[in-house]
Amino acid sequence: MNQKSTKEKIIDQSLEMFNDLGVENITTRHIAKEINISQGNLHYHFPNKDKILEFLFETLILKLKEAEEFDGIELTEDDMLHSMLNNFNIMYAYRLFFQQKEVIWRRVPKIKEAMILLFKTKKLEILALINIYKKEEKFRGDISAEQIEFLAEQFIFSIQSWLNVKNYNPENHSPQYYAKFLFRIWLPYLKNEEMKKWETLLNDIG
Amino acid sequence: MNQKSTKEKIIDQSLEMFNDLGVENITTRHIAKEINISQGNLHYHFPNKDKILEFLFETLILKLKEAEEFDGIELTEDDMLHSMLNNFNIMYAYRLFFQQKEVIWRRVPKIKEAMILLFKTKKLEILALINIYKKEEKFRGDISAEQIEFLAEQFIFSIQSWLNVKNYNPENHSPQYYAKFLFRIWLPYLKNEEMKKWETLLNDIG
DNA sequence: GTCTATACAGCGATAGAC
DNA sequence: GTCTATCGCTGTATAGAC
Repeated sequence: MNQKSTKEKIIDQSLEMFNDLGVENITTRHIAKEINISQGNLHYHFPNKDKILEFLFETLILKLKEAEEFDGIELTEDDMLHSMLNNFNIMYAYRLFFQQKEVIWRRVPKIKEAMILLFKTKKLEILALINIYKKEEKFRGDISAEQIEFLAEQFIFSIQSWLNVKNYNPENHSPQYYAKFLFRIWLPYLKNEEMKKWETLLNDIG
Repeated sequence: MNQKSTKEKIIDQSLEMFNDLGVENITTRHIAKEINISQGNLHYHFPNKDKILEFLFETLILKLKEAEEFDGIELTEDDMLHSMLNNFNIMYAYRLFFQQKEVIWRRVPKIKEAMILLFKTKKLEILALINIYKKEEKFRGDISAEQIEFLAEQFIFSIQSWLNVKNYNPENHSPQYYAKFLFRIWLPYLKNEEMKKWETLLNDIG
C-alpha cells in the first residue's frame, strides 16, 4: 500500500518539518534521517534544500489554480464562502510560505517575486468583486474612494498574514475561523439588510 | 565624539544587520567584523546571539512603555493618531521582532511569551476604546457584538502584521502609511458624520 | 576589555562503490 | 537509485595571553 516514491517521501517529510520546525532549522540530513534514506540519496533527487522549497511552492500554486477552476462562475454568497474556505485549507497545508515568508524570500528570490505577483492579481480580483457589489447596490453609498481602495488592500493584507497570528489566540486558529474573520472585514461596508444576511451566513459555519 | 561603548556598538550593529539581513543569516562573527572587534571580545559582552536578541527586545519594550507615558490622558482624535504613529516608528526601528517573529520565537521562547502577553493587553485597551466610543454615541448602533469583538481582533491582527506586508506594495511602506491604514479599519464602524471627520483627519497626514 | 587561537558540531555538496 | 565516506566551510563557544 505504501507506494510512495522516494521523491514523494522527501517532499511530504520536508513539508511537515518545514511547517513545524522552521526552514532555517531543518537540513537535508534531518529530512533524510526521518524517512530512513541517506543524505546522499536525498541529494540525488534534489540537488539542494532550495530546490525542495521551489518544488513545494510550485505545488502550492498548482493547487490554488486547481481550486479556482472548481469555483462556479456564479457569485452566490455561499460559493464565495466555500471557495475562500477551500483556499484557506490549501494555504494552511503550505503554511511555511506565509508564516516563514521572510526566511524563504531571502533564500529564494524567485518565490518572493511569484508571491508578490500572486497578491497583486488577487487585489485586482477583489476590487472587481467590490465593484460588482456596488453595481448591485448592496454596498454602502457613503464610502469614499480612498476607503474602498483601503478595503481591497485590507483583504490582501489579511490573506497574506492570517497565519502569522495564530499565536496569541491559538484556540481560534483554524481555516474556518479565518474564513469568517476575512468576511467580517466586508460586513460594515454593506447596506444594513445585506450585512444582516451575511451575519447569519457566517454564524452558520459555526 | 564617537563615545559609544563596545556594548552599544554591538547592539546597534546587531539591530541593523538583523533587521536588514535576517537573524538566521547573521552570526556573531559578522557583527564583530563589522565593528572591528574580535569575535572573542563580542562573546565577552554577550555570551551568545540569543542574549543579544533578548537585550534588543527589552529595549523595544522599554521604548514602547516610555512612549505610553507621554500619551495624554485625554483621548482626542489627534492624540490617538500621533500616539499610534509614535508606536509605529518604534516598531519599525525594531522591525525584526515583527517581520521575523517565527525565527525569533523558535530561538527564544521567552520573547514569544512576552509578545503574546503584550498583544493580549493591547486588545483589552482597544476594546475599552471601542466602548468609550459607543458610550459617546459616535459608534454605529447596528453592529453586532460578534462584529465588535472582531474589530478589536482585527486591530491587533493588523498591528502584529503590518510590517509583513511592505513587500507587495513597497512604495507605500512607511509608519505614516500604516498609521492611516490602521485607522481606516475603524472608519466604517462610525456614524456618518464621525466617519467624515476622521476622513479629513487622515487625509491631513498626507 | 580585548586579543588570538582553537575546539567542536553541523552544514551543503560531491565522489565513488554497489 | 541508493549507499558510505569525506571535503571544505561556517557556526557557536571557550581558553589563555596581554
